[in-house]
Amino acid sequence: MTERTPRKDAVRNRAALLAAADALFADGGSAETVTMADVATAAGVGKASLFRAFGDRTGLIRALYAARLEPVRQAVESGPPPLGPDTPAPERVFALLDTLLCFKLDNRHLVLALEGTGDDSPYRAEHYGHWHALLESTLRRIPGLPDPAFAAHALLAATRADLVEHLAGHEGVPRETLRAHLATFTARVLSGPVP
Amino acid sequence: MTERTPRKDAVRNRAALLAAADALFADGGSAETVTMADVATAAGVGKASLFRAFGDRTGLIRALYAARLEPVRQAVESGPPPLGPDTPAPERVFALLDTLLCFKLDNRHLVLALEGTGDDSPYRAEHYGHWHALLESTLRRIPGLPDPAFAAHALLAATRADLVEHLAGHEGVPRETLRAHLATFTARVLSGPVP
DNA sequence: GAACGATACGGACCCCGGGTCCGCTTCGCA
DNA sequence: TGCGAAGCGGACCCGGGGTCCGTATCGTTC
Repeated sequence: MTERTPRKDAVRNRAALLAAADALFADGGSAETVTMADVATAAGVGKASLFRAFGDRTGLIRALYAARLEPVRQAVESGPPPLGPDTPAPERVFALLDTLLCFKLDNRHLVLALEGTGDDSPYRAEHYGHWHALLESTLRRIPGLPDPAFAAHALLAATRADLVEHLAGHEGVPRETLRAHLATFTARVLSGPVP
Repeated sequence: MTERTPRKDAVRNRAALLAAADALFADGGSAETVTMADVATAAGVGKASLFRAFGDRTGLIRALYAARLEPVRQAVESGPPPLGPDTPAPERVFALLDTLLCFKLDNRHLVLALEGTGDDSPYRAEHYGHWHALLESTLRRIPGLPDPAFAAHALLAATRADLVEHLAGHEGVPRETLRAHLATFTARVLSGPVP
């Protein structure tokens, strides 16, 4: 392996940077007003250390994102129903989308920052491929549902971070209302057309 | 009025800038590699003239966008069925979404540039509000369809420019396939659940 | 615990792109 | 043909992402 145990000041700095970045993204309201120099300063660290630890801005945001997403990922991969693998297809579709919606509601600033990185479309990110593959394979188990790949894209699009932000943040739609709307919409898609 | 007839070199430059920007956005493949200085140079004009004519980058892209969208807007507002106002609700929903999809397919570079402006979410743009209001009011005429406002958002999300770009550009889904998938998906949403 | 290579630090620095300023040119009206 | 004013253009500014290199720290070895 080319692995090399990092020095302990490095891991300490990395943790401080993650914490500072998290706080700044959460506080500042809208993202993109937080600069890399801000993060480094808030963590009491030089800019170079920030870039050494995370590569670039996208790397930093991805690291934050991954840390927040980790429990969700575990619950989906090996947790109990209705999120885990041992769930009937329709219930799992609802659970997946609801979980994703709640995650985005709880981490709006982060997800917005990640999707708004600008350099590449969010569809290139590996985590999108992950969610899409999972949702598509689940949809495929539902009899009579055509084009599961497209349906997965379309349903995921309904939970896009900026749409969620617009509805919850700007229009003030309450959390439970939003969840109910998404569930109702999903139900429409899952149940076939009237004969 | 505070209107003042602009000098003719001004209108000539404005046209040259629009043409140059259009060509550059179309050629360059991916957006964001086109800089404002590029546009000015390609039009044989100074940077200041570019900013004087359009205010800022977003203004330029919006001007291009509005020009391209104008015929579509007219067809929707006062054209014949199935796009115009004299269309039964379900058919019009299909026509609206299909038109929007085709528009985004034909103007991928532009719409990507507009949505990727980064400074504000695409949901703040006035044209989004326009499309949403129209689609929502049409959906409202369909009996038994709950949450027309949310459904309108979700259906519009399925035609997001970066999703379209991902499917058509990156995954190579043919145009007609994409249109068919969107229509099928829409049909699922419009028709009620099986009793 | 002293010495030394490797690893990490940090802030000065570079680059690039959006946006502005100001001396000069051109228009268009009389 | 002359003279304001509208318009021009490129040099300039600024802010933010990303890098360089001399210096400090780690941790391992004797």
